[in-house]
Parts: sequence; C-alpha cells; structure tokens
Amino acid sequence: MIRSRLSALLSHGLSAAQAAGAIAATPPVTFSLERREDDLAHYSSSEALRLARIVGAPPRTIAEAIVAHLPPAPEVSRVETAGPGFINFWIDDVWVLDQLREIVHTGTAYGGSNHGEGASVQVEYVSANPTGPLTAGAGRGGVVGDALARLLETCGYDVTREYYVNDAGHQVEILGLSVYHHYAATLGEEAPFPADGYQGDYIAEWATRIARDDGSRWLGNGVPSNPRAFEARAVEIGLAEIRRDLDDLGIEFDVWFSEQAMRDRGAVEEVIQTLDGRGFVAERDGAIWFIGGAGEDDRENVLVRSRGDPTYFAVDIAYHQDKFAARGFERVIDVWGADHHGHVPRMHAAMQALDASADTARLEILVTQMVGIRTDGELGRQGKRSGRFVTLREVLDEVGPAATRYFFLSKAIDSQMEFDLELAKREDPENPVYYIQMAHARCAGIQRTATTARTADGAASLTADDVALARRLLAFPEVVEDACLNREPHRVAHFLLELARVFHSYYNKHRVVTDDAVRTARRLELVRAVRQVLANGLGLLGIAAPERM
RNA sequence: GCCCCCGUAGCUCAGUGGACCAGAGCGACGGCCUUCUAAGCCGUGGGUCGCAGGUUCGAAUCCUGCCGGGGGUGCCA
Repeated sequence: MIRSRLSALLSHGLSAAQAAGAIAATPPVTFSLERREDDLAHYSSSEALRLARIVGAPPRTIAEAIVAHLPPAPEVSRVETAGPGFINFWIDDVWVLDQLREIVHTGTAYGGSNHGEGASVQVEYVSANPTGPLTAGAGRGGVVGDALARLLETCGYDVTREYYVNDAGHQVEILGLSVYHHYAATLGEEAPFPADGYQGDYIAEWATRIARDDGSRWLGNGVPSNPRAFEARAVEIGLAEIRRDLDDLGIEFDVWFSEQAMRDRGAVEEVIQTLDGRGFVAERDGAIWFIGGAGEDDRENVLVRSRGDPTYFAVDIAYHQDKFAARGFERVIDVWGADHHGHVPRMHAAMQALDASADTARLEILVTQMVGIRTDGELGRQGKRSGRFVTLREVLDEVGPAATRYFFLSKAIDSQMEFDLELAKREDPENPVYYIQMAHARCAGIQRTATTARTADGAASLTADDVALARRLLAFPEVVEDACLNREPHRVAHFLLELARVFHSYYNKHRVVTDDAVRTARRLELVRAVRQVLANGLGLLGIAAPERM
C-alpha cells in the first residue's frame, strides 16, 4: 500500500531529523496521507502543520527538516515541501508499472488485507418481521449489511451473517389473526379482523394459499384451532417470500436466528434475572423496568409488561446477550433502519449493564436512513400495517439487482435518500453501474482480441495516461481499508466509478492491441490489472462483472 | 417539548479541518462511430456549500443559535 509506505518513510524522516537535533522530540507521530492525483502531488501529508503546535516551530521548517532526512525509497520519484508546510510526494512511474504484475498475480485477493487478524464479527441485518414482503427500505439495509460483511471478510475478519427472525410476540399474533380473518372467509366462515391488523393485499393471498394447501384444519371458533401453529404457518410463508427477494438481490445469511426458539430456551427470563442480580431492575405499577443508571440512556424502560409478557426490548437484550456471552463474538455490528434509532442508546445501556467491563465498541449499531419512495411525483408514507409501501420486489422488477444494489451502495448510509420509481425506470440504461460494468466488459473484449500471448519484457514507451491509470489501481487497497474501517461501502462504489471514467477515457485515446509487440504486452498487463480491480470492487458490492454487455 | 439524521449545481448525491476540495452522475447544449463494444469519448453552461455568528494560520467540513425537511420519543416492534 503506497499510503502506508509513505507514512513509514515520514516517520523515519522525523526520527532522523530529531536525532540530528533539527526538530524537538515528540511523542510518536502517525503520518496520515491524502491521495490527491492532481498537479500538486500524487500523495500529500499535512502532518507538519499539526506538528507545528507541538514542536513550537514553523510548519514549513518542520516539513523541510523531515524531507531532508527521508531515507531513499524506490517508489518515490520526487518529494518536496509546499505551501504552508505540506509534504508532497510523486510516485515513480517505473515502480508503479512494476506493481501491475503483482496485482495480476494476487488476483481476486487484491485489495484485501489481514487487518482483522481473524477476529470474529457478526453482522446482523435486514431482520425484518416476517409479517409481509420486504420494503424497499429493508433492501437498503440488506445490501449495506451484505457489502459490509464482504468488506470485513476481505479485510481478514471471520464474519457471520445473521438474520434475526421475529417469529414470536405481539405482531405475530396480529399477523395470525389478520390472515385467519381471510382464511375463514374463504371457507365460508366468519372471523373478526383484529384492530391494528395487517391491511396489505398479500394477507388475503397467504390465506388463500393456506386454505388451498391445508384445507379446513385450522378452522376454530372465531380464532384458529391452534393459534401458535397457524401463526407459524403464516410466518413460514412470509419468510419464504423474504428469502426469495434476498436471493434475487444476492444476499445470503449464515444464520437465521429464531426469536421463538430463544424464548423457548428461557433466555429472556435468564437475562432479566442477570440484570436483576446486578441491580438494574425495578418493579413498579405491576411491570418490571430496566433502570439503566448512568448510561447513555437515562430513561427507564419496561422489560416485562404488567400482563406478564416481555417487551421487544427485553427480548432484544436477551438476543444480544446470546451474541456476546453464549456465542462469543468479539464484535457485533447491527444494521438497523432509521425507525429504530431511538432504541440505540438503551441497547448500549443494557449491554453495559450486563458487562460493565465490556468495551462498548464491541457492539456497533449502524443506522441506515429512510428511503423515501416517490411514486407519481409524491412521497408516499410507508407502513407495513397500513399495507401502503413500495416493496423491494417492485424495485427489483423495475431496475434489476445490479442497479438496485448500486443505487443503495453509492450513498452514505446516513443520508436520507429518495428513490423515484418512475425516474429509476427511465434512467435504467443510464445507471452508473452499467458504466462500471461496461469498463469491465471492455477489458474482457480487449483480451479476446489479443489472442496470441506476448512477452512483457523489454522497454516500451508508455504514456503518462498508462501510468496514471496504473497508479489509480494501486489506491484500491487503500479505498477498501477505509471503506471497511469506516463502515462506508459507498467509498468503493465511488472509487469504481472514478476508475471506470479514467479507463473509458484511456480506452478512447489509446489502442492496446497494435503492431508494437512490446507495448501491446505491457498494455495487456495493464488491462488485466484494471479488469481485476473492477471485478474485485464489483465483487465487494455484490454486483456482477460481465464479460460482455 | 426533548433526542437523532439531513440541508452542496435543475434532479439524485460525493466531499466533513487543509493549499485548483467547490465535485460526480443524470438532465440541458455542441461535437465524435471503416480500427480492441458509441451501454463510450471530447467540450460548454450551471452552485453566496440553508442563514447568522464563533473557534482556527486555514471552515462546505468543528462549535452555538436560527430556519427548513425527515425520523424517534408506547407496558408497539
């Protein structure tokens, strides 16, 4: 990685300058570098400006002293100080082109690292209630969680992908009664539709399906003959539809975690008892409350209702206790929708109560912002109970998996985004994702043209455009690392768009396959490397890299 | 009321302490197909970075207030 090489160089330079007495001693400094790729520099560090305050010397003087003591390095062709005290680097052309072989050789692993050192991480995402089809918003959480999991794996973490299935509790009861209402009707019986019941058309469809497959065996007196089993039947159908949507989006899970199964194990009672033992529980008004104390959330929240059943909060505490205590994940990342963000502080407070010594950073909760869906020019209110929402399926059918994934992954997760279905339909062929895929297909096309193998030996006259393209490829591992550490997959999407732009431009300006055997060989190596980086990057986003378009 | 997120080009969004960092895509306008895919390339136009203060050598980026949009604030999940 160029960035870390330069950082190390600067550290050496600083030490040497300090040993020579040119700069006052300081605590160890980590030099950050910014990739610029413009007329000013390839890479630049502003660390001397920050050092000025610590050292008590003008930044320019510090920068010059560091530069004067830099050890020689083959990758650096030029280094100079500029402006108020920037240290600017230019990367050596020959060195850059030499790295292409390494990229091609590393292949699909290029861009990865062992940063995670095998640490176990659980990423939990989607986890939508199986009470209806996935909404478009759930799709956002899905692709974000999926891309994060891919990034973490590439960076050397041991990743477990998990979907928490809310197959128990109040909303499942409501679901059961909602479906039963239609089920009974199909069989000529009458059953009340519950207050707050699910209104979507799909409820009737599910009921019809159950009546067709199971006959009248669920008919009871106004309620299902076996409510729990009937609910499970409805959940089964809901989950199957969810799985199909996720499948089409290329999202997979290692674990489908059942809330019901966890409850049946007595995990909820157990965790409440543990909290009680630590003095975080109080009883009032016939209910049992969590008193978080001096945590992030000083509000008190109900764990067990006065009618005796646990709240969603209590169950979720038990679930997270299971992640850490029972299954021993070193780190857990939850991807939640914006409508749950108020739940974040009390979840952290509860985790702290369970294990005060635990590093709170072990639980990261990422909140993806709302996806507003614009239909007929109007921002619609989304709600599963009301049955008024745009489904992920609709979006998938309109724009396809690649464009859907790219759309969600090209924006920072904390930006509220607007999805205009009509616009998405119209702009379909113009979607940037095809631009990136096209770049990959063009690489493949060039390789098809170059049928005979040529040797890459010998000096060839390559242009500054060749080198600039190659240098960009070397930034890929840096982008991957940043995207992973900051939990920002959209950085990869933007890098790919930029790379595709540079490549398309290059493609129009320069021919790869020509009579010049040596140059052709070198450019083919460049193209192979470009193709590899595009493929690896698209892979991280879960988007196909087609050979032809 | 209180809490969280957002406010950057006509639209959708990057950039969140650095010096051409005021950007990309789409849309608009004008060019380019006998050579590796025109799903492409080249060029033009377009923004007081919501507003007002403050901190800093330096602010779209940090702080405060205000305005606007969204979400949360339940013994729902």
